[in-house]
Amino acid sequence: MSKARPTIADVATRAGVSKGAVSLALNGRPGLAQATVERIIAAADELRWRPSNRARSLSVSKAFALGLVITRDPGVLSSDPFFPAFIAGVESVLGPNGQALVLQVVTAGEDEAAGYQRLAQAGRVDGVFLSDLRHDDPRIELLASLGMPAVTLNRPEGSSPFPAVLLDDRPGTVEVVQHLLELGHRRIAHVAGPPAFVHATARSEAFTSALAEAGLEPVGIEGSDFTAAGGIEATRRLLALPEPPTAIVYANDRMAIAGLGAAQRAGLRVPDDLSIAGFDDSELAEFVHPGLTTVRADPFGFGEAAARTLNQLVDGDGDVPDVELPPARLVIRRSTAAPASHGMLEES
Amino acid sequence: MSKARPTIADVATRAGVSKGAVSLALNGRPGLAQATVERIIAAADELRWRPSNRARSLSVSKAFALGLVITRDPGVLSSDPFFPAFIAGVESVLGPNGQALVLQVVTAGEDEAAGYQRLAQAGRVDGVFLSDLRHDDPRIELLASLGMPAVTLNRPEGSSPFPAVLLDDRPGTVEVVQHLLELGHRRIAHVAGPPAFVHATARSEAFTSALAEAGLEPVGIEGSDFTAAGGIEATRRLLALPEPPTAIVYANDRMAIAGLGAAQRAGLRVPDDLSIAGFDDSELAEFVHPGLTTVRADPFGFGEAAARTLNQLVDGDGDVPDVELPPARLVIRRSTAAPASHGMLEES
DNA sequence: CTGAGTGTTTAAACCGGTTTAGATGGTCAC
DNA sequence: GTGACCATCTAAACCGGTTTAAACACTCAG
Repeated sequence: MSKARPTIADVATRAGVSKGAVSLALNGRPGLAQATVERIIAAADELRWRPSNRARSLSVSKAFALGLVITRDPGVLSSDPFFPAFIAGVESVLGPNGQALVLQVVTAGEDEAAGYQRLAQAGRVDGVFLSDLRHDDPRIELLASLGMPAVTLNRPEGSSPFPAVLLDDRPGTVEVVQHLLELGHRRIAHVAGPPAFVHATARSEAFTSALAEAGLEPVGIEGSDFTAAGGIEATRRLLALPEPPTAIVYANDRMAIAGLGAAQRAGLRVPDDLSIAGFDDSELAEFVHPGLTTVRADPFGFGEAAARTLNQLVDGDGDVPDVELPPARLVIRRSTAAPASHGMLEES
Repeated sequence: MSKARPTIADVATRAGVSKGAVSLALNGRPGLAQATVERIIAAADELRWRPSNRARSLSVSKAFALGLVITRDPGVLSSDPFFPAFIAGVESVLGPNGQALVLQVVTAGEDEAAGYQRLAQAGRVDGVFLSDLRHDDPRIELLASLGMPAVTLNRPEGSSPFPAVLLDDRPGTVEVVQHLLELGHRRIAHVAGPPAFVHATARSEAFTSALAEAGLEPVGIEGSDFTAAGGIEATRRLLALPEPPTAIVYANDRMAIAGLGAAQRAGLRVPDDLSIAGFDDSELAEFVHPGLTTVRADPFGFGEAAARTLNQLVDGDGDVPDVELPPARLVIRRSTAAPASHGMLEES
């Protein structure tokens, strides 16, 4: 009796009205006398009644939940600073709204389409966030054909039926290059993320064109995979060049911090012998030695904006415009400095 | 027509049977002729019908989802290596099972009880994972009173109605201390996590008692907060002691890596002047310089085991026993070594 | 006094599944 | 021919909400 959760019928009985009246009252719909509404609300309070999300979902055909599919293998995922903060941002919007966030981690290499289909077909979510966009991303087509609303994190190339939330990586990357140029560096290399990802190539293209603007060519561009292990490998290759770089720009902090370790292990002093810059401004960036010059984005704000935008879309508020967030900005710390004198001499 | 998702009624019509028959067939229940079952399955395949999770949830009173409430502020959360891997482990069990993981991030300091209540009252999940256990954790009582099944990550003190999944932190911590003792260290300090957490005190108690076993006292035990910034602070205080430690054992890798940076910034060489050990074996631990001696747990396996256990409980398989995972083990890298000679001399 | 209009409330259908009592048809023994 | 029994299948109730057409009560104009 007191054990089972109360239903709307219990509330109706207690208030001496019909189920329908309770529904109207609790949803603030018009058509009920003020006194009745108050009586119903009082009854609901006394019974501590919360509407069952299951029943609501079924009758209004909404899940009251949004989905995030993360397509990464656990190792790669494990220390990505982006997602936890992004998720926290999403939650800050969903929580107060009575919505939930459904997470799905599909192991890289598996059939990721299945992950989205599971969420869509089962009707578990009303919309999904599309992160880590790839070139010609097949998921856009897939979601469109499933009729599942989505928001893309950054803009995909080609046409997309979905609104995008934009956080431009390029200005920050350009700032890094300019910062290094101002310090006097001329031999600068880049460790990029997997070229399949739009944000990886955006960063490396911004890097290359910023250098080109100064009439320079990269000493090297190493393709890597955003992992620490990959960062080490790429760094070793760059340092083994006949004319090694005096500065390396990494596409994320994990690779940069690992690269920092690799350089130090190789006996180089950072920043004296080698300047290093990252991307993300992850928590450790500030605290490693030397503090990492990097580019700071706002993943929490990104999550908030994405959640708000996706909700607009789901609620069918007509055309939902893209949202542009303030771009990521350079944060200068101790890992970058003027190149050592022999580097300077070469220039003069 | 072709737009709306097919329902069980569409399948029934197509197969020329009743809704009930379709339900029986698709759930492998007995009572249907083999030929009929095949006809129904064929019809379902042709229509690409997947049962609506919403309808199923309502009629069988199950959410087919498990919940994880993370009670941390975004900053602290953002680079914790535990959760992403743990979540991936959970997903590896839930995904193939057609279940979903519902995430809820409640900002530290807010009313976390509300987070659990939202999940429970709305019937969004069938059970929850209870992580970051605290001493006299109020959530146990709360969940018990809500009638919500739960699994605790590690064993709470006091009695708990819920099964626990255990991954003992202590043997690894003891191993770290023994390793340092064998290297010849006698002045060893500890940077602990917030004493409110069971796992934080478990680690610091294991540390203290391992030292005591060797007849030693800690040089210092600094309470900290698991963050990099906190690690820096604690390290500074330890290094400022009149008799500073020759080795510091940190309760997690983030503090350890930050401490490493702080020591280097202070002009100390690691491991020559100071040995440093962490806990977690996060991705970067291997790649910072010098590589961090730490303790490796298996958060992915932890997630798997927790999900399996919680599912058993939810399915009502009687008494669900606790599950004990292999304890976290020491991983020796370059950040620990014999103390420099003056430290040795003092001893001899 | 009738009818229209307004405000309030209810009964019942509906969402899409699962579950169960009972209908149906066939076989077999007596 | 009758009843028992089995295998197969269906109709209908049910889960707990939302939504809508219709019922009801009351006031007011004509």
